[in-house]
Amino acid sequence: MSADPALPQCTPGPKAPSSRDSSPMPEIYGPEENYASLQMSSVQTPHAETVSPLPASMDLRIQDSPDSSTSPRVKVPPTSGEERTVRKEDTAQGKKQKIRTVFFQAQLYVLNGRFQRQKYLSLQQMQELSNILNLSYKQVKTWFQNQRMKCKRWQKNHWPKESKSVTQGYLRNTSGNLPLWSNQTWNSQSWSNHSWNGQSWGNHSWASQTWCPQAWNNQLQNCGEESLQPQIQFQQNSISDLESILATSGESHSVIQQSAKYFSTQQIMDLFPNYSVNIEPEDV
DNA sequence: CCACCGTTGGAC
DNA sequence: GTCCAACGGTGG
Repeated sequence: MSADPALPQCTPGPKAPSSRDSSPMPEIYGPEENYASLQMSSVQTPHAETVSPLPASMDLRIQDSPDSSTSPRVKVPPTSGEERTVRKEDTAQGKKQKIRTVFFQAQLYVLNGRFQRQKYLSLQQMQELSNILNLSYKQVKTWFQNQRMKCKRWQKNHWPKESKSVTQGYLRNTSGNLPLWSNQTWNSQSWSNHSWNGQSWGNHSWASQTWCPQAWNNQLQNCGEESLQPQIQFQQNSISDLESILATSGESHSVIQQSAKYFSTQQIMDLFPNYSVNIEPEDV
């Protein structure tokens, strides 16, 4: 039962980005030229420690190849799709340059949306998502990881110890995408799971839902946190919206088209399996 | 190989 | 000072 009392929305939100938004549109990414080129170099190590600035605009890569997933620590170049990539040239000491990528709001929106539905994505799903968002698999993976941690943390702070048996409220898993085997009782640290080599979703039980059931149902209220600010008002419409987002965020045409392509087709269903949205495969 | 988790370091 | 993507280490 239960829908739960007042489940908080995972949102600490001490700081709201408010009027910042992502702004501008980076005129990045080159046309297919780069695309192709980069595609070729799939996994290339940024030996660029001293390499030229290689504008972030240069890398438009679609990380659909398992390479990234297969590769251990793929020093994947920042890839594209981000608002800005900061490349700090580090000395040739062998120190890695830390690159901080700021995702587009649109990207965050999609990521958050997905996260709300699924805490864990399969390798393939991640790849698909990364494709659409024009991020690397690694980035998507990292984002999800960070998000999980964030939520977990938030939850820890806001949830007493009752979580001992939070069997979670249920979202609406109408589709079979969400692991319904959630029988595990979350024990404060039971999230563990392992080996799901792209297929064994086994334990990700709570993967589909956990703390912010209701809030999530609400749509993308803000479990994911900030990214789902009120700025983006379109709650749920059709693909057009998604498209818009991406466009607004400053995605390149190719990307938009790509996204549109994906979103407009069944892919969207694939990507947003349980989206309560009325997605009609016709709007394009 | 993966996820988890603490840390780092850049952006705000 | 905070936020957060990305790193690095650890354990399975």
